[in-house]
Amino acid sequence: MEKPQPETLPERTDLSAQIAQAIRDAIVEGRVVTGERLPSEAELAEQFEVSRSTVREALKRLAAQSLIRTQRGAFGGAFVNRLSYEEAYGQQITTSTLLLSMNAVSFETACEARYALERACTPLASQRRSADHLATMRAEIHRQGQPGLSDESFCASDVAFHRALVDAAGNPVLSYQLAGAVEAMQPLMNMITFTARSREAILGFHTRIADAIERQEAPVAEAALEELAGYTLELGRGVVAARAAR
Amino acid sequence: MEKPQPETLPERTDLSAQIAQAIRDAIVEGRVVTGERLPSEAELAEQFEVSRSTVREALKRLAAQSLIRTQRGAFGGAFVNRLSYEEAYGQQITTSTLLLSMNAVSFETACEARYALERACTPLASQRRSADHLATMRAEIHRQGQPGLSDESFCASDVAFHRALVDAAGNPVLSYQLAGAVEAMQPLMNMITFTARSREAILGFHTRIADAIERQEAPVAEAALEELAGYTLELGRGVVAARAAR
DNA sequence: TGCGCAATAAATGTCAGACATTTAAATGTA
DNA sequence: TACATTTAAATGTCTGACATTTATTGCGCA
Repeated sequence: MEKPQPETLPERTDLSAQIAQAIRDAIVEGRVVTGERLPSEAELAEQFEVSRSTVREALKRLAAQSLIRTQRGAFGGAFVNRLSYEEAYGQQITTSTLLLSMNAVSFETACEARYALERACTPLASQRRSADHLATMRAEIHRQGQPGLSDESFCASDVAFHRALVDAAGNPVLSYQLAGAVEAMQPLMNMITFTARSREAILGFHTRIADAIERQEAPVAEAALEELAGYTLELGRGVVAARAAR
Repeated sequence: MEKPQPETLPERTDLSAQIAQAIRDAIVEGRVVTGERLPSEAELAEQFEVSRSTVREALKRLAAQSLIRTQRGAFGGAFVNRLSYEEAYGQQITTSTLLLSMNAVSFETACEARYALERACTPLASQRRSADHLATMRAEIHRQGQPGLSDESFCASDVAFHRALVDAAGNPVLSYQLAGAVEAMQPLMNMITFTARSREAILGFHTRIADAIERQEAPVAEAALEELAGYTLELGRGVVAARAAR
């Protein structure tokens, strides 16, 4: 992993990129505090000795990373953003989705990663699960049993179920990390159009997981998750094989 | 690429943000393919019926997310970037670092998340560890035993050890997810200035983990990791308590 | 006095046009 | 053919103007 050299300014890049980096450093190193206002665009332009347009482009770059938020009007300006979990989720999902869609990650690799990560929170989830999370899981299971449910809805419900499982661990950092993994994989999972038979099987796994979590039996939940992973992998391989043969 | 939708415009946001979103959607949904060139700034300005500056601000937002890369000169332009793992790591680390530094995440929460995630890859690591990964782990262990090693170097070596453990799982998606978690937590971990005594203990845990991975005994590795998590947590609590009492 | 409302000022958002710079392709020449 | 030159197309930057938003200020009026 190469990093930009601290000295000998990277003259290769745009001015706007350099300015963005300078402000980013100031934020990360705490030289400007969360909630504080940056100098106005005109002032920044003067400080960096560039035009206002260049400063604006730099600020837009920072805004794209949710580092700052801007407000119009008198006493408006660019404020250092307190990165919310919501925003972090969004970034994580965008990055993960792109990575998966652009790098030809195999279904096996993605699936393996997803279930490995998910398995990491079952012990915590078993320990801390609230009535709320259990209710969500039960509701999604019920939903998934409804006949006539579209494939899209089934997949969305699947995501919601696993999301509840992750959230049950009660650790926002874990939830944040896993949001990307689980949500980004939805398109890949949608590849597998679930037949009535496989829906039934998946429902069974979900029920076993929910039961185990409710009874706080982490190893049982992990085992069920492991089996679900294997089953999903098998389904995926079948789809890939069928496509190759076609 | 298609024209802006006339209906359901999120009129609350900037034009540049709207245009960035429109192009982002086109990329994510595959309407423009990786490596392909976007229309020139002038053409985009015409298509979206805005000025070139506005288009440029939109493009800078996308560039900040590594979605596009621009090239000057004739037949230059904005090209849809193939997001590399390196870039994704970088984004992940930036986001995670900011999230941790700005949201007053407790040491307990961060530590718990980190070790839970890491535990997720021990089974795979035990199964697939290569001689290369084992050598790296051994080398870092040896390094950590050197007397006179600075705290910073010890922490860096700690990160490298755990990184090798994660990479040993042989799943790039897992590596990507965990890079953020592990690296972003380095500042928090640095909080704990390791005494000679605790270094020795940590070295012991690392050796146990490496041994277990080498012998492909995943449960042993998990147990050691679990203990290391508990020990780190204890150290962290001690530091926090000492600070509070001061 | 106190309340509502308009004027004001400061900031971002947008536009238009110009020029500088870079770069690959086309062109011309020995 | 090989090499140098020109050219065109694109991004990068600057300037100045105007539009829009919004907190504050100050004024008029009951």
